[in-house]
Amino acid sequence: MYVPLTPSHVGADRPDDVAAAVRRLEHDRPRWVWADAREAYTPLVRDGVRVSRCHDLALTEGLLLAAEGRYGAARSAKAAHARLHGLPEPHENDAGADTLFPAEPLGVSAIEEVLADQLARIERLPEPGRFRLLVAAESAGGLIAAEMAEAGMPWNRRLHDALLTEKLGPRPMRGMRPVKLQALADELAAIFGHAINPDSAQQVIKAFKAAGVDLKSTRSWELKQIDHPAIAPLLAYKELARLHSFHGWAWADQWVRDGRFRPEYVVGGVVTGRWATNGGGALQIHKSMRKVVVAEPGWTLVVADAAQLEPRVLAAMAGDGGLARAAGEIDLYAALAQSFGGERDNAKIAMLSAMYGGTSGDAPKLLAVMRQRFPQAYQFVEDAARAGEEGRVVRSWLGRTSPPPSDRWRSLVSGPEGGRAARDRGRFTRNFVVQGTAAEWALAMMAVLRGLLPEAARLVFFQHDEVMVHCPAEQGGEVIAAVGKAAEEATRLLFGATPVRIPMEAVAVECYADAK
DNA sequence: TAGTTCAGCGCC
DNA sequence: AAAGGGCGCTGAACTA
Repeated sequence: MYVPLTPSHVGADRPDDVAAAVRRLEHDRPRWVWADAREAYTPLVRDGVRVSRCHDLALTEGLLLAAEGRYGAARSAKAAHARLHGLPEPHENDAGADTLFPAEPLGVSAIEEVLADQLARIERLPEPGRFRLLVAAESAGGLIAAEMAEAGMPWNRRLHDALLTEKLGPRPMRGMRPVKLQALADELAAIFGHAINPDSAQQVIKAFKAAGVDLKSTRSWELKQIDHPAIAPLLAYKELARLHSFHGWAWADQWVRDGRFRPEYVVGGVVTGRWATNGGGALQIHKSMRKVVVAEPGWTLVVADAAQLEPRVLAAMAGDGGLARAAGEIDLYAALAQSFGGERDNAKIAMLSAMYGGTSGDAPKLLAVMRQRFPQAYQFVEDAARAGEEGRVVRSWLGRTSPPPSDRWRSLVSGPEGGRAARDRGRFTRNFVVQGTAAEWALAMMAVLRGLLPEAARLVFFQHDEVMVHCPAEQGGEVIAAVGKAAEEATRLLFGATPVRIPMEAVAVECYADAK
């Protein structure tokens, strides 16, 4: 049962009454329909309302447009509505226009029209059943992102400050270098005989040149090849500078409030379906920061990640019997080792090279083994690569469609460097089918998990194939069991009966750093 | 001066 | 140990 969520439709006279009305109607577990979760659901979440499922018109429109080969069109529900009526599409992200003429939210009838259109368009796709699952999972992602933004990941600012102070020295005045960074800069100045800005690649390269060392870049792996007294302090500087600018005091001032890190997640923000963030850098938090993520007293953090998700997904998608049997084991690479001369590492290189298009080192030799031993899995990614090289689009398992080639690519590919451009796109589409399906599995898993969690437990973090739940300590075991069930159910939802297992490794810890 | 691109590096 | 693809974010460098 689809129910548009607008104040008038739920019988609320004032915006404040919406929460109560939704809470009451949620008893029948409708599928709420809204234009955009951030607009419609975030205020409800703030009022403590949770709904079990929804259909997100904007997220669905994005999936549909891509599947229909209309990649560039605007994805908002409002744009979809305008297209239905042959009207010019409103400009998205046009904040100025909204300031002059405050945007009118879509009414019930408009929501119903766009919904009906979307449901009809889904039926016209090659695999409507799978796509419906994709739409449900993506929409659930919208719910989860809104709820995680509200809950936030525990972030102990006192420990964070202590960590920064230990590594950088006390918090400096705005715009100043922390003392330990300055000391390293001074050390470099003494070695080179003049001050340089170690953040400037140009100045660093020039200084080394004067000292008789030719550098192509200041990448740390290149610096590490060189024997020179300035290398060690420069590498130390680069590492600390990144800590300071990326995860420093200013970052915490902006993103941590009330002991919670609240980044802004963007569901489906990556073309493959992975999430992105819009500020906060939640998906690039340095591992050393995990020690400041600590459960509330009496609470615990359940940290779970899907081990070897991508090769397992490939095994299931390709229907490769041999690979699927190996993917029924806890350590997939170990199970493959005997096919690769008894070397687990070789099995891993072969799988990664197949999924990502690797060609260096032993990859060609190991790929030849893979082609012979696991022909269906090999062919599956080869087909995806070929499609990309030929300028076609590819689809994930549930039907997320890759972007079409750009005009720039089309002209490039017929030029002198065309082979290179074709191969690059082939690597992208090769990876798209695997990464995209892995992202779908993760969404489905989270959607199921969300429904299994005890009342007080909160999803607080998600990073591609890893989730974190903050819950009362005594519920840790229950949440770990829920994670296991969610993983099994997600695998069944996507792939039905398959020997492939996608286990989640879950632990209950007081501190994130203790999870691995 | 303000906006855009680049180099570099973190995460998966 | 790393290879590969996907990102976001920073300060520097460049452009208008």
